[in-house]
Amino acid sequence: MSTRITDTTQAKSKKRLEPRKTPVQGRSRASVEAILTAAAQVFESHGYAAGTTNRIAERAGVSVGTLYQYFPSKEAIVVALLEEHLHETTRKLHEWVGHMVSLRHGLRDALTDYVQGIMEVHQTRPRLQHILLEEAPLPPRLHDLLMAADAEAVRTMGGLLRLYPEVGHADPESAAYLVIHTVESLTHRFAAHPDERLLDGPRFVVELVSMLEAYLSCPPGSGATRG
Amino acid sequence: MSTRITDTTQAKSKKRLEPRKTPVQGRSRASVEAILTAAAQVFESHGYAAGTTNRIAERAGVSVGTLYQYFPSKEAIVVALLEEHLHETTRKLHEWVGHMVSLRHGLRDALTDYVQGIMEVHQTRPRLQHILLEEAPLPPRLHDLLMAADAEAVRTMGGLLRLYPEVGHADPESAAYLVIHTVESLTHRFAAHPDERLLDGPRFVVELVSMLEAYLSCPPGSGATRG
DNA sequence: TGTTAACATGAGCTATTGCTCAGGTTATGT
DNA sequence: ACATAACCTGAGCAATAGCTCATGTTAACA
Repeated sequence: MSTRITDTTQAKSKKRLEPRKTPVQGRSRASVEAILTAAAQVFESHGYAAGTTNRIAERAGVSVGTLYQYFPSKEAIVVALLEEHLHETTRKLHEWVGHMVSLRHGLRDALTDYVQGIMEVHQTRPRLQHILLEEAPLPPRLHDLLMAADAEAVRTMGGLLRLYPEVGHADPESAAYLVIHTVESLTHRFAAHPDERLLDGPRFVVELVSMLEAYLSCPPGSGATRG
Repeated sequence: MSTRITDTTQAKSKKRLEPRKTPVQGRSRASVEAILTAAAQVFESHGYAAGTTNRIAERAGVSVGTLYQYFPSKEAIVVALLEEHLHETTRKLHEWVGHMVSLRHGLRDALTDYVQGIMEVHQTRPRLQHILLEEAPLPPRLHDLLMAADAEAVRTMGGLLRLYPEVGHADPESAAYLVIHTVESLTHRFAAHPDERLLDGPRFVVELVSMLEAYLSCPPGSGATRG
């Protein structure tokens, strides 16, 4: 689900990520909650670098000390936010798969559903997602998690594609790779820069679905001529 | 050509970007050159935040003072590097268009050429490009430049698509938007994370080209069934 | 050869940031 | 009511980064 680049050079993993205290009482759980929502807002409005821990604590209405009792580093906050996002996305994907196998739509309707679902994910706080996925440095563990989620999504999509007789592709896994990442990248971009003059939201979805459908269902080489 | 997100909140544009001195002698031009290549290397290997100006100067074999005589801020270095990249990409696109209108290939061959060209661009220092385009904060002026380059690329591609009778799409501009950004995003991702187990380089190109060709040439709705 | 402008140097200033810790406040359990 | 643990506070430390400037060196030109 990301376009993040593997970092082999500055992977120092110097900071601990596990909280030094786990909240047990009500007020501390509220603090943790407040810190996370504040962090999301602060990152969204200031970017990663300018999203200082002091600012986050201030916005959350707690002191920096409190923040560092539950998040041992700034990185840990990013990790927590990203894990939330990851769970949300995975949940949506599985929910969608469930709908598809039960509803037995045609390919086009299924793809439309999928694209719209991913669009929804990307339209909520696109800048935050961009910051978390592309701008903030990630510990290797989380990076692996993201890659694993990507791979799992590809396998799931591949399995689903096999259920559609319209799909004439020899290798559903490869096709799934293209589908997953095309939808991911394009919806992300469109959510960030909706070029309304050229293409409004609904038309964008139609175009994207058309491309996917043509790719999956068109016999290869049809309509092509050689120079 | 980017997936960068518009930043409306921290756009302070506090730093000047124009050099305070323009090199006139040979040695200073060499210094500027050295600084730029050093910056590219340092960003590539340390990331944006850890790519300090002192490190860049050290790597370039000059002092920080010299660096700041020609680049008034760290941001200015990023801008210079990105402008280089932008010119390079634009040049490649126009070169490709020239080839296409003169060679009069079929659609598939033309698309293959294009995808391979963009792949080449992304395979050289993908991490640096990622840092420049996604991680480093950009001044609004350069951001507008990137968006303008994107729009121009879409127009160019749209114009070219009209020349191919195989293209059965009603609106070449919208199709061009999808083509441009699909290729951009997917090749970028593939260059960064070449998942060789699932799809090697050449096969990736074939798949991507197949998708684009199917989208552009397949009559819409063929092979699709309704719910 | 002398004068000037271009160029180079690098110690260190200023500002900022992630983070700590010594000491307070609130809840829990008996 | 008392003791203990959970929780909170915020001034400030240590580290670091971007950047400056006083001073020294090299090239251009008369």
